[in-house]
Amino acid sequence: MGASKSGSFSDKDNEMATLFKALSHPARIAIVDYLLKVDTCICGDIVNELPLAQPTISQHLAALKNANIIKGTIEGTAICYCINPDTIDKIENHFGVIRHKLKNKCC
Amino acid sequence: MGASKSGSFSDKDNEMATLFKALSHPARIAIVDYLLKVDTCICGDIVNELPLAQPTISQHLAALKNANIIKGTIEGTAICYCINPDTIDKIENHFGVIRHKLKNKCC
DNA sequence: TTTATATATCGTAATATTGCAATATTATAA
DNA sequence: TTATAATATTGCAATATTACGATATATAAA
Repeated sequence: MGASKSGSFSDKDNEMATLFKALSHPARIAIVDYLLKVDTCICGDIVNELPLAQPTISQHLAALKNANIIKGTIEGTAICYCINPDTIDKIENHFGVIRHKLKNKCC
Repeated sequence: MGASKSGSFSDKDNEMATLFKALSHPARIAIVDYLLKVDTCICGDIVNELPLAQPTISQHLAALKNANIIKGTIEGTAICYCINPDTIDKIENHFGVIRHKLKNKCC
């Protein structure tokens, strides 16, 4: 074998793992950073910003969109991508819970 | 080609991507959850808890340790793994910054 | 309609991850 | 020393990811 046994884990664990996988590549981190920096968020800008070819960036954008980390709306010939605050909240909340549970522990 | 062009991105982006990659598998999410749930954290327990073979879990633990998400101290024949609060803080802070930047934006 | 621009998809090669049996290592107990 | 227990490493097969050239699609402008 070799593929992930995701069927053996809880829905919650799989959901969080999927979110983190979407953020597990420096290009996708850079895309999120860039979307936060600019006001108009057009994919063409990102192609000029990152050292990757257009199809590769399109793939990374699709990965982020698929994980609901960004959402895109068609704007003429371009597509305006932006960050989905709900997903950011969900991830941040996950770590808030972890930190809270850690409060009463030590090693 | 095909491998990640991590050399082309900033240290910060690579660092965050490495952290998220360590959390991008449901087994590793489950391990972190389990370490939060129990007081004595011994690898043998995790082997009984998850539907994976011992070498596989050992690998996942190594991945988490390598990313500084957990740390282990030798305790006789066993190893006591526990969560590294500093790394949790670092990740949580990353999302805090994102949410703060999002405050003044909308799509 | 034709052309140009922006983005997506296909096909494919290179590389990385996942999982486990077998085996090695390390520390305690007898 | 010899066994036993816990964890790590090795080797390898199955699968997934990454990257990009070529091509397709879709919208806008001429």
